[in-house]
Amino acid sequence: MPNESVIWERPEPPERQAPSPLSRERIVRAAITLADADGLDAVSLRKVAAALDAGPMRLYRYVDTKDELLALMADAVYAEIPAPTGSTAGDVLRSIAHGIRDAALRHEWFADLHGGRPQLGPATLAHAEACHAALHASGLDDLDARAGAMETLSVYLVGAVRKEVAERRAERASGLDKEQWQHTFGPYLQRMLATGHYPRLGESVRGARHLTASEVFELGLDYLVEGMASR
Amino acid sequence: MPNESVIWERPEPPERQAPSPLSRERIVRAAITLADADGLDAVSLRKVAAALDAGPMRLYRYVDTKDELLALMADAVYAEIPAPTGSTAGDVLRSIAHGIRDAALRHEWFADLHGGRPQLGPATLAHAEACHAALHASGLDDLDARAGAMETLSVYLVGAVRKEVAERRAERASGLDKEQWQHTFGPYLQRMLATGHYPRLGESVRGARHLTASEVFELGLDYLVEGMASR
DNA sequence: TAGGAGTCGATACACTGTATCGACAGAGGC
DNA sequence: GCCTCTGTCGATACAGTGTATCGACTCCTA
Repeated sequence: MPNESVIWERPEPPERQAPSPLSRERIVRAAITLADADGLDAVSLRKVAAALDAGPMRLYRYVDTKDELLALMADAVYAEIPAPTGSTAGDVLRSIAHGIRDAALRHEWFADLHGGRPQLGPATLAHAEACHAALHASGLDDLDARAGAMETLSVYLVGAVRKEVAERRAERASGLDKEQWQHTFGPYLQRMLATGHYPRLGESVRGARHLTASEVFELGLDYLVEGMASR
Repeated sequence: MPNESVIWERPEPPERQAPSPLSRERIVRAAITLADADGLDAVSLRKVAAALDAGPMRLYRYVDTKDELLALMADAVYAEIPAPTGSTAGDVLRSIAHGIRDAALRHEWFADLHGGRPQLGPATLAHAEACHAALHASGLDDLDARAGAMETLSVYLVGAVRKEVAERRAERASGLDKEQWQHTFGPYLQRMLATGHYPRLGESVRGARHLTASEVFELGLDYLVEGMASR
């Protein structure tokens, strides 16, 4: 029983549909569009494929695994980052930091990928090369010092980007349900502090100037750069 | 037609089974056991419930959402961290850092949660209190300086823990498929460097002493602490 | 023109988080 | 003591996921 209908009712097969032409680049672009709009959770192979007018399995010709797609997305973010500038090593380091930060704020999902698995994509390598070159040109030519500076800065950036994005998301979420946030968590914290179990913490929350994520970003960057300089 | 079989065949209903008693603590412990063994992906409500001899929906009496369960798990990690010690502010900061690092290496999945969403659980608050108290006792009593130090350190730690765990995972993965790793990525990197497109990077990879993740951790921590001290 | 090889992607599977709602236990009125 | 009502609980079901499989189809070769 090869078919459940008679030929008169059965539609003609689609003429080997000139299929929407695919490419890794197109796929990654579609995935990034989805992620920018609705976060990394909105990136499913099915949705990406649908955005490209294709079936899910079609993507597997271009990518072996969803993780590979995510790796391509992360690499594409590195491709957006301009080469760092600056004449002193400190300026170069700050420029690197801001390049990554700006990219991550354009693509918040990047924070979820960043530092997760070691990435070796071409754009990532090119970015690393540009950083090393700029540091070299700034006079930081001891190889060990340069590597140490890059490594520690990159570690710091993983955390900084993650925290700043987390704060933005919390803010935005509380913008949507501002009422819910303010009626639940704000008072919750106040109540916890009011118990008196957290005197030093409370003192700090109430007394210290509240730092935004971007102020913390700069402050930590300053500490790091100054710490490196003091060697 | 209340039943599709006659009474003789129909099994007796289970006697309102004295159900395995549950509690948030028990649930969180089961989830942590799963996560420690097989990573965060292995934590599904079904598996946690099964480990407790219950149906999935039973957990929803104790937790509204899977995210809440993850938040409880993260808070439980903070509960394990001993209060920081040290007489100078620098020593206290290092002690805080190592406390978090050690906990994260015991529970690698913590790196995936850490810094993701702002956590306000009781153990997290208690940990923060202990940190502030220790810093206060060490003489760092300017509130703004203390808050700045805590914030920037905590940002650094998010990245440091994430990177170190990522390296461990990569190592372990390559330990299992060491052959695969060495035959794929190692040579891949060599080939990329051999193209000559990444001269400064290659110079660094070949010439600089290779730092392990834990060395990077200490180095960045030193930079940070020294940078703070130089204010 | 017939046959064989290789590609492609629809179907299917095992699994996820969680909404729904029927079945049940216990309380309260007669 | 029985019967209804009420509120709780968790099995079932749903909509979604990533991806293995394998039949159908195209295209190349003879």
